Order: sequence, then structure tokens, then C-alpha cells
Amino acid sequence: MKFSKAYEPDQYEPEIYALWEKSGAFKPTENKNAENYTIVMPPPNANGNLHIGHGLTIALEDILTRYHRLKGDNTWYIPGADHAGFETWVVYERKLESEGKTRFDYGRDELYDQVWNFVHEQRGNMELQLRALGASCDWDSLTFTLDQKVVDTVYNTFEKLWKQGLIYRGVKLVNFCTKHQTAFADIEVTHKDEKGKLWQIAYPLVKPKDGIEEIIVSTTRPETLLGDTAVAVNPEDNRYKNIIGQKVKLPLTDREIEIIADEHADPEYGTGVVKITPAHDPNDYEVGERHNLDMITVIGFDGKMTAEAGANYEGLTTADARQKVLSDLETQGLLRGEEPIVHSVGHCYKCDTVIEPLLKEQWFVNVEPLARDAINALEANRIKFHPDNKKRVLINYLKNLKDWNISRQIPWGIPIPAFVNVDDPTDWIFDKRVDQTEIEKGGKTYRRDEDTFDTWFSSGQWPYITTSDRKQHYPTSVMETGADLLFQWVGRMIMLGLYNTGEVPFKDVYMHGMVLDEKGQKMSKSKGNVINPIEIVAQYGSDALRLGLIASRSAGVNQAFSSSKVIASRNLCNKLWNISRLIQDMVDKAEKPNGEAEATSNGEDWICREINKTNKEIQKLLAKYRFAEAGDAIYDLIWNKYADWFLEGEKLWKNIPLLKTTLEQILIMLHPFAPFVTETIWQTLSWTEGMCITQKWPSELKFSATKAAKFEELMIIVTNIRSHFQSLPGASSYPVAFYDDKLVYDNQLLIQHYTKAPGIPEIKPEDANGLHLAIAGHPNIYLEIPADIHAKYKANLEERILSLGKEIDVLETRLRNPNYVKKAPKELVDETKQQLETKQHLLEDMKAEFELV
RNA sequence: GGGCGGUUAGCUCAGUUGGCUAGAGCGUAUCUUUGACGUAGAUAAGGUCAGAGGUUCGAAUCCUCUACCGCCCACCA
Repeated sequence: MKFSKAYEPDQYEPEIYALWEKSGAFKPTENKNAENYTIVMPPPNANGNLHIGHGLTIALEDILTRYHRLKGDNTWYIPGADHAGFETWVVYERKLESEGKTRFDYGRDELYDQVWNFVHEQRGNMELQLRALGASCDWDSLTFTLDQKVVDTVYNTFEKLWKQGLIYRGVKLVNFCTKHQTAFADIEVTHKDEKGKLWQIAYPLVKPKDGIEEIIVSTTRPETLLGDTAVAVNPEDNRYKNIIGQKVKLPLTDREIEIIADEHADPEYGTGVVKITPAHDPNDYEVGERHNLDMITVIGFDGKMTAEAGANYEGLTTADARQKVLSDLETQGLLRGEEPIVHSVGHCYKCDTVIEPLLKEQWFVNVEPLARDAINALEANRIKFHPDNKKRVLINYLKNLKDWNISRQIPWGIPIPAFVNVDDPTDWIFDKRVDQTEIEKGGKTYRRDEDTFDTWFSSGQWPYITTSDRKQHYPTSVMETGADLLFQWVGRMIMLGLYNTGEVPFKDVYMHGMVLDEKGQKMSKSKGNVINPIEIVAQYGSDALRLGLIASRSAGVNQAFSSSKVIASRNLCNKLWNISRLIQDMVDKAEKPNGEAEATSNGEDWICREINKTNKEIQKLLAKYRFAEAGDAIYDLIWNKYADWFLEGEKLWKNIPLLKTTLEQILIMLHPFAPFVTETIWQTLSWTEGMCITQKWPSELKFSATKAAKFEELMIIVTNIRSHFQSLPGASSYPVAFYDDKLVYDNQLLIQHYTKAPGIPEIKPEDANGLHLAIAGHPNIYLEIPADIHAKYKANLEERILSLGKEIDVLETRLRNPNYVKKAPKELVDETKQQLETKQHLLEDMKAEFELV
């Protein structure tokens, strides 16, 4: 390969990825003396496309992976693919719908096979996209969430929980989507504020007491009245105290229900009287349990009124039933008013259907013991969180966690291995023969439960399932995922990990925030503001996307996508490409291109020092997951130090061995962040061997601290001269005269090269004239400028004297403060003194100059 | 109702044991047809670190309060 003028990522990226993959570089090494480093990828939807959030996920995880691989750890990045139970099901059901079919046209096994085929036809896209993002994961270890080993582990866990009595079947109020015909966990329900009405309805007392003939309840859902089994008032509410225990006649029915006392009724709200419908409201359900009330189901799973609602209402939708109930009450004179209110209503997060709380028999996990262990582990700091505050948030959540409904009524998932006796609905057994709808056991016939597991029940076991072939990699090193998955995923992995293995599933948790659109809005298909990572890769390159995504981003915080950062990153790749092109050119032209890399000039010592510094900094920052700062550090090194100063100077010196070594070090250090361009360069350079991905992390370069410091002085001189050249009228360059200055004397050529001054003449002190440069430590440097320009310069000098005076005041005030001198660290005080001294000298020089001009 | 973030340059944001002159990218201004790069180089302008109070020799950073923006959880008859 040869270096073209500009780096064009799309020409190299696919080949480079193939090179890595074929070479086996993604496989974990098994070096006994090395540490194990393991990251499990949050499995993306097997048949979906990656979104920008995946871009960030992969960038962060792959930086860690590549860094630890370079450091020599046995590094294992485990990819996954998610069957995405409900998500995929929704997509498939839509497909059925478009074909004029419904799920009820098929049996469960048939549907399962259909979706399986559907997913496998679509599959592979996501995996290609992961490759485009550069994920250096071990593809042979890819685990699909329906793989046999997943199912086996999930069944073992279920059986263990079952045997220990932590699994129970219960009738509870569940969040039910009548369109998708499935229940949801509380966390999966989206609440939205909506305008509604609060109706007042009179319930007549059966036997009027103390002049009270009726009580008025407030409700937003009149249709549920048909399922009322009590009316509640607050026990402290004096208005109703003496009618507690009385009966009221439930309108539109022939039932009589009791007035009960319960804290749930808020005397401040509405009339202070609440109708209780245990079968259709979570709070009422709790009241019902406390008071042992009947639970009458008046709304069915189809979203229509049941027979129990009465012949007048049976078969109506809830909306129609509401209208009818209202008009019937109106007719009977029991409707006493309505007022508009805003209240929050639960919706299905996929189809937006209003969630009905319905009574349903489901499998539940008793989470109390699991949560307790998880809380203990968290409080004992066995897992470190980034950002730290997420840990407390999680503990808080776990403390209030309710039992976990793990049944879902969708065919696409892991079947629940439970069977019920056909003759006894309370006789459930655990059995793994889920491929049969009916089994025989002990002379009895059992029918399979048609439900599948909640996705999080299986993915909550992900870390130990995926590492089962290399058990030394469990617990994993870090779980990196989106902050939105703290409860549903991270929390469950910790609970189930501890339960099953006794160990925490990972040592660190790093949670990234959401990637918002450029205006800071949440991305969504409906808003049309979605950014496709693969398009960015095509346009700017995979490395540019990564660097751009991690730039200026800190843990746990939602941040806007910034295309300017992506462009800046693309430019960095191009810069590095051209740096390499220049060095390759120098190598090609060199007479003796080989030899020991050694710093032989101030600038070389300086760059060695800076490379070492950046090397240490990157290590320190990555250990703390401070990706953005690590990226900044390497960016600054490459662009502002290596290219602008060191390489510019090397155009004169051409220390080929050092150029080669320093370039290699930079390529390796940047490789985790920008794998493609660094590898492409590595493969293109004439002298490098092997692959960048499998190099060793650079060791320290030798340098002289004194010489490095000298170069810094030189930089100040150069910058000062350049600044004058720009600001002086006419904006041209002038000879730089000096006397009695060894640094300038030794570096005349270099100064001329950096400043483009027409000459650097050494003069005698008595010949000194022109513009005197005020540079601390270098009092004898002059710009030889014409007299008229010199005069104009005076005003500028005056300003600078004033501002320097202010700086000196600040330092003096600080030193005059006895507490500062007493309490601040000595080094700091000494440093301040030193600064003051140099500035005072400088001021004297400038004042003297001012007199002269 | 409970909790968590955020408020720093025109824009998007960094800034973690409190300590040099508060940084980056983009944008802006001026200059540069330097044979690595114009996806470039050089120089520069631009900040009462949301507001008020406190702790400290010293606060963008720690504490208290306030305002505004965003998110999460619970509840909403």
C-alpha cells in the first residue's frame, strides 16, 4: 500500500476488519501470568438495525477491549444477539396483520417456528454493522438469547427458585395490553398525563342514617362501577364516621356493598369517598386484600365488558360502556356532576393502547431475598459504579421492589417449563419437556403453560451464561450499558448473578447517557431526528464516529450528538495519516534509516517527555473510565505537540530511528480510540511488522529533563516572535537579533524555521536596537524593525506593562497573606514566589524598554 | 410527593482528593499559494463558571438556600 494524499476510510475499513478477524486477534489469549479482562456486550436485537446509542456502546466497550488487549491482558469481548421478545413480536404481528392473519390462526409452536425463521432471515445485518463500528469481539463466542445453553441455564435457575419456594403462581392485578394480549412489568408501562373527567356519582344508602341518604363518590372510570365491591372513606373523616359499616345500593346493579374505612381514601380529594373496584385498579386491589373484598371482573382480556358487568353492558368496549353507564346514571338522577382533570394514564410502550389493570394468574418471583443480597453486595461496595450516584439509586429501587411477574403471553420467547394437571388447576409441576403440549407424569396428564419468560429473566443471567466456556472470566470486568437499563437489567443481573453463583456478575458498572440529537432532543422515529451510525461511518469513517461520540461526554449524562466533533475527529485521522506519510517519505529518502531510537536534540527530548506523559495519562484516565479526557490527551499530543512542533523541527534534523519509534508509539496509543486508521497506517508503513491491534502497549522513552525544559523555553521565544510578526503593523517578518543567549545561539536555524524570520543575527550589546522582546530569562533578543513601526509599538507595550502590573499585584496580595504562606503547601508558595520574581524582572525590562522607545 | 442530573466562551460541552493565567472542538477575526496535511499552518478576540449566602489562606469544584431546564420512581378515586 502507498499513502494517498488524504485518508479515505471507506477504502480500507472493511479489509482491515477482515484482516483482524481472520488473524484470530479477537480471541482471548490464555496467558497464565496475565490478568483476565472481560466485557460482555449488551446484546443488540438480532434482527434489528443498530442506532447511534449502539455506536456509543461499542465505542466505549471496544476502547476498553483494545486497550486491555494491548496491555497484554487475556481480553475477551463477548458479542450477543437478542431475540428481543416483545420488540420482535410486535414487528412480526404487524407482518401477520398485513397478511390479513392474526396470532390466533396458529398454535404457539407454529408461531414460534415462524418467528424463528423470520428472525434468521433478517439476522446478520446487525452483526455486519457491529463490524463496521470496529467491535473487536470474539465472534465464535456470540451467544443468541435463545441458544440452548441460555435455555438450559434459565431452566435450571427457574427450577432452583421453584424448589426453594421463590417461584409462585398467583392471581394478581397485572398491566395488560388488550391489543398485544400480554402482561407487562410495571417498569414497561409508559405513563402519560392526559385530560380526563372526574365524575360525581351518588350511591344511595340502603338505610338512611342520621339524615344521610346517599354518599357521593368521585371517579374517572364510571364503567368500573359495575365491579365495585365496597365504598371507602377515611377513618378520620368526621363527615362519614358514623356511617362506616352501613350498606349502599350500587347503582345500575342489584348489589349492596359496604362502606368501609381505609387510609386509601383521601378526605381532601373530591368528596372524600372512593369506590373500590379491586379487579381493575391497583390501589383498590390492595384495599380489597386488606378488607377481604370480592373481586369482580367486569372487563375482559379483550378489553370488553364481561357477563359479570350485567346483560346491559356485556360485550361493550370500555369506552362505550362508559357512555352507557353515564347516561343510565343520568336517567336515574344519580349523576351529580363532572369536572375536567389531568391525570396520568398507563400506555403500552409499543402500541399506545391504554393499559388495563386486570386480574390474571401469572408466575411471580419472590424478589425479597434476591433483592436483599443484592443490596448487601452493593452496600459492601462489591461493585463500583460510574457514575457513582447510580448505585444509591439502584439500592433505593431494590428496597421498594415488588414481586416480579415473569410470565409473558407472547409466543416468541423461552417457554416457561411448567405444566398443569388437566384435572386440578392448582397442581403445577416443573418439567423441561416444553416441546410437548401434554405430558404424562405419575399417571396424571399435565398441560403445558403457554406463556414465555420475560426477556429480563433470561438476560438477567447473561454474564455467567456467556462466560460458561471460560469460567475464569467470571465475574466479568465491567458491565457497560445505557443508564436507562439500570433497574430492569443491571439490577436483575446482580440479583440473579448473586443467587446463582454467589458472586457479583461484574466488578464495575459504567453507564452511559443517551445520545440526543444535535438540538438536545431525544431521538425517535416519529420525530424523524434519528441519526444512523452506519451513515456516519460511510461519510466520515468509523474512527471519526467513535472519537466524535466519546468527545466531551461524561458518564451517565445525556448529551447531544455533535457532528462538529465527528468532523474534528475525521480531521485528526487525516492529520495522522499525513504525519505518517511525511515520516514514510523521510524514511524512504534516508541514507541510514535504521538504528537505535535516541533523543539527540532539545525538541526530541521534549517530545519523548510529552509522549511518556500522555501515555501515563491515558492509562490513568481509562482506569477511571474517563474516555473523553483520554481522547483529548491523545488528540493534543498528536496535533498540537507532535505535528506542530516536533515534526516541524524534524524537517531539519530527520532523526529517522526516533521518528519511527515515536510514530509507532502514537499509533498504538491511539489504536483503542481509532482502530481503523492506526491499523491502516501500520499496514502501510514500510518497516512495521505484524498488526497494530496485537502490539504491546508502549514502554517509556528515555529523555533528558533539562533539554526538554530548554525546548519549552524555545517555544516561548518562538511564540513571542510569531505574535509580534502578526501584531506589528504591516504584518511582515523581521530579523531576530540577539547577544549573549546560548539557547538562541544554539538554535538559530530552528528559530528561523519556526518563525520564518529572514535571519537570526548575533550582535554586539552596543548595537542592540529595534524592538526589545520581553521574555523572561532571555533579555537580549530584539526584532530589527524600522523606526516608524517601532513608534507605533509603544502604545501596545504600555498596555502590556499595565496588565503585567495587575498580575504582579495578584501574586503579591497572595504572598502578603500570612495564612496562605503558613497553610498552603510549600511547593505552591515557592512557586508563587518564583513567579513573582520572574514577572518583576520582566516588568523592569519592559519599563526600561518603554523609556528607550 | 420522593429522588437524580444539568445551568461554564457565540454553539456543543470537558473540567473527581478545593491550588498556576478556567480548557477543547466548532464558529469568528487577521495573516500564510512553507514540496505531510487548506480535512492545513500562524496569531488573536471571546468567560461576573445561573443567583444569593457560607466554610477556607484559596471555591467552577465543598455546604445551605433560590431560580430555571431535563430525567427517573411513586401516586393521581
